[in-house]
Amino acid sequence: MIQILEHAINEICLELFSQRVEARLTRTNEQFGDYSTNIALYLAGKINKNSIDIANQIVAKLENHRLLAFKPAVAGLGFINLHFSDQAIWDMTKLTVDRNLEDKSIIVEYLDPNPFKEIHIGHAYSGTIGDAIASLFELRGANVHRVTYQGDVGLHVAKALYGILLKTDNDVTKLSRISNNDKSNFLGSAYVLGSTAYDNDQTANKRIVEINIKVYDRSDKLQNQVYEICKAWSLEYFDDVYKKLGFNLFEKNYMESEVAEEGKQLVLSNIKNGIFQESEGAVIFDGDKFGLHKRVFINSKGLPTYEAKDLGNAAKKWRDFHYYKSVVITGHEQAEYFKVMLKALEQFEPDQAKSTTHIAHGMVKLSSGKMSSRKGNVVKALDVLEVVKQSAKLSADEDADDVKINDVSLAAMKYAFLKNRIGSDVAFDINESVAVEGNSGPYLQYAHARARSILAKTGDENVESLELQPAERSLLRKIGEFTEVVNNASEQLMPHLICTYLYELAQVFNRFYESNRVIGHERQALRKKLVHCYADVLKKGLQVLNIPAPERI
RNA sequence: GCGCCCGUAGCUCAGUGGAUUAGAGCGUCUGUCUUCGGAACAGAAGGUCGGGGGUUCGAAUCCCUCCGGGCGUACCA
Repeated sequence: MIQILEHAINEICLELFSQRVEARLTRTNEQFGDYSTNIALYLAGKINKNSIDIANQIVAKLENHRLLAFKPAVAGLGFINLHFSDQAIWDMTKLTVDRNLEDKSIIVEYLDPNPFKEIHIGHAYSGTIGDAIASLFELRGANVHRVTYQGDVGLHVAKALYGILLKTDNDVTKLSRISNNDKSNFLGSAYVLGSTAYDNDQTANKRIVEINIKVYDRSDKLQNQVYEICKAWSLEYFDDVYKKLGFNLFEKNYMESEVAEEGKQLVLSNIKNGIFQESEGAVIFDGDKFGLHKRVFINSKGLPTYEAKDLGNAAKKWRDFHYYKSVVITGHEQAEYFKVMLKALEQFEPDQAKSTTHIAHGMVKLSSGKMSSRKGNVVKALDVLEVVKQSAKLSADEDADDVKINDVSLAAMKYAFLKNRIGSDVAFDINESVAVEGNSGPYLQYAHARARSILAKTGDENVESLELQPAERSLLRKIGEFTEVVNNASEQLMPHLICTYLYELAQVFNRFYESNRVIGHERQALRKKLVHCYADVLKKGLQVLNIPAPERI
């Protein structure tokens, strides 16, 4: 509908002023109309004429367009405002999201935990936005593959193994005495032990480097046993965390150990042609040539670094999915690294590199009470969820069961992550996030449940006239924005746009509801239809964000 | 030093070329209501949009410069 009108305006501009333009109709303040365009102001500069005259000429041509019940109007310096008919406003609620990615294969990689280490609050953040971005692609018809990439080889593993071997006195059987609940804590503390020793103790440092070599070549039987047992613990623990956080399942878990060798070979085979160079015993990519940094791809011990492994990972993903687009979501500390890696990839696999997008997000900063992050203190995702749950219990009804508490807690946490634009750091304040008022996940859940309960009071009814009163029209106008918002959010990969919209929508509804009776009013049938549209949009919106939207709370 | 990101109300953030008056939540203050689930609604106070310069009919938004913060800057991921 909007595109038709934009096209019509473009045609008019071509006819009247011989100017090829791309007019954009944007939502405007309700006092001015439904949509507006600044095309006349733009043209005024181009053809040196008065913008109001231009606007008037365009409007004269546009006036009889079949979609408009009211006259388009010229306002201010030459804005053209369009007022739609009630029918057009109703029609807008039936629009569907552009499925312009129909059947396209899109691979989304996020969360990327490291076996032998904990899943901390930053992983929960990455997981939440990754899951939402994947859902946005799905809504547009894409064939989405959610994957995660796990660092099961490398120095951090060696550090953890050093700690484990020390804690168990090199006795594998001692591992079997550790209870299920203690496993992740045990691994976490072993890693801290190894990591500290690596930095402060030269003997330990040498030993860890040796362990790392054996992680790759698997030449040590005892070490292999410990590795397999503890890696399996880690993977079980990860699955448990994903489930508790309500994430969609990963279709595939890529392992660094599976791609390390291929990555290394890719680098080695591209030395002769000059893409990679040997330098000080290592193999590097000279990013300086492209305004980036030099980075080591194979270290002087002959082991592939994260860089080389990621090249192998890219190759494997390409083979597995022949993706149309590959999206990788990580913290922004890897932004520069990613540019170098992609530039290197572009030298020998330009198609892969060009269809890969890196999204960099900020860090999570906890800012209240006991959970505030201290230096070197890893804040575990499940611990945060637990605190949120305790807090949610306090503000819930006495009869609220665990399922409801869980739904509310997940909504609180995920919404707090999603409502900000991706990129800068996120201040996560537990008290604020679990607050039942204001711009929060629970507020939206409540708004949804409340609307459903209104609808449940009476049966279905036929609506005789769709003519709208002003307050009804305002509400329906807002409901009709949904599709547009989702299109924008998915094109720009910005889930926060949906959060902002849903919150505004709920506010508009609450204002309407405060002064307009639904049940028992003479316009009950029509108003119930409005409530129904509203509740459906809230539900769809929350679903895209992977936030539960229960019928009752 | 160089590169990337950021700086908007006391706090946390939207707004990234357009609308007389820059928006929202929290917090503070004042109201509404014998509730269609009040987790609501109405209102007030609170801003040199980090500073300065430029481009434009129009700048929080684009460009330059300075200040402040974060991240990165070869064998971690």
